[in-house]
Amino acid sequence: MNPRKSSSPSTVAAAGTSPLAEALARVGDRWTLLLVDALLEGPRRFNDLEVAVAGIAPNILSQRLKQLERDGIIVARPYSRRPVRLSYELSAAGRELAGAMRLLAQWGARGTPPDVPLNRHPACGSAMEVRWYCPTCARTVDENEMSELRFI
Amino acid sequence: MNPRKSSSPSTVAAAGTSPLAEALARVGDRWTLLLVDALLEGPRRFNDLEVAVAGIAPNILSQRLKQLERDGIIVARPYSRRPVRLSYELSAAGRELAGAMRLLAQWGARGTPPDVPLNRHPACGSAMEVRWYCPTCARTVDENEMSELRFI
DNA sequence: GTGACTAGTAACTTGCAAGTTACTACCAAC
DNA sequence: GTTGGTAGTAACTTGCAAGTTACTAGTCAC
Repeated sequence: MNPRKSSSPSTVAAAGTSPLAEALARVGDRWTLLLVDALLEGPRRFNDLEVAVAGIAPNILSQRLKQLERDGIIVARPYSRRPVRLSYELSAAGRELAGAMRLLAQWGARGTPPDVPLNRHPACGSAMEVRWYCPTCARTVDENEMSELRFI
Repeated sequence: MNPRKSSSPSTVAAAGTSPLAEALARVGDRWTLLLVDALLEGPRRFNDLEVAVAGIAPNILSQRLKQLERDGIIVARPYSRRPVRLSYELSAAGRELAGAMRLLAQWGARGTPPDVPLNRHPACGSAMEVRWYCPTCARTVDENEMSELRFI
């Protein structure tokens, strides 16, 4: 006798709830971020993406590309008309995802054998890391400095 | 007659492929990041989480918590034995996800009314961004500086 | 005109993640 | 001893995201 009020039927974990939920609703599925990751390296054609994102089905790829375009995350530009052929690249909004993806990838690589593609500083060769940066103060900001006012 | 060699059956977009895919395999589902987000605010009990992550079913919550614990992302510590009652909190690995989630949330909030929690620099109040940082040179490194040798 | 290549689209199917609902176990208070 | 709260577990169901497979459309090369 504790029937636990059922959450509003089919409340998608999405809109309105929080910015995070919002973001996840847009790019939180199985393929989207991998796709964006592949596009980070530059414009790609359909077949390139089929290869770069190993395992994705062509209909799903097509679907995702359309959806990403609707969401303004990528732009499709024709590299040939007559047969219309599109090449896909990130929009500014898409490129803004790069930071989050870098952090996520860095987290995913954490603790694993270090032969993952570390990002090295061309000038000196050492492995780089990701830091918060304040454009106004023109300096990096470390976690403890931030944690003081986590909320509000 | 172009039967397009079928990708290896049920290749999960996961392990090995890339650090990003790795990360997504761990936390890339519908609920996990929302859960981690809720735990960012401190230890939480089962019911707290049921409320904080609106819409999650109790069995799913239970499942995710177990899985996150197996993955070392959270730790469950008893706050009462006899009835064993657990409270869940992030491990170090879990806390390392915070950065990525903040950025993701920031991205999700992009373009929407600015009353969303941007990550601000406590000292000066301006919104922060993420940059590559070279620990050896002790400075940030911008994209164009890196792009020269994007591909080896 | 036929074969090959690229870039998709579309029908049909399937598995599993998630939702729903109900139940238990343990304790405390009254 | 019954009511109620907390913390789950479990059976059963369902929808949809994704997989599979096959097809088309347009062009080029020969």
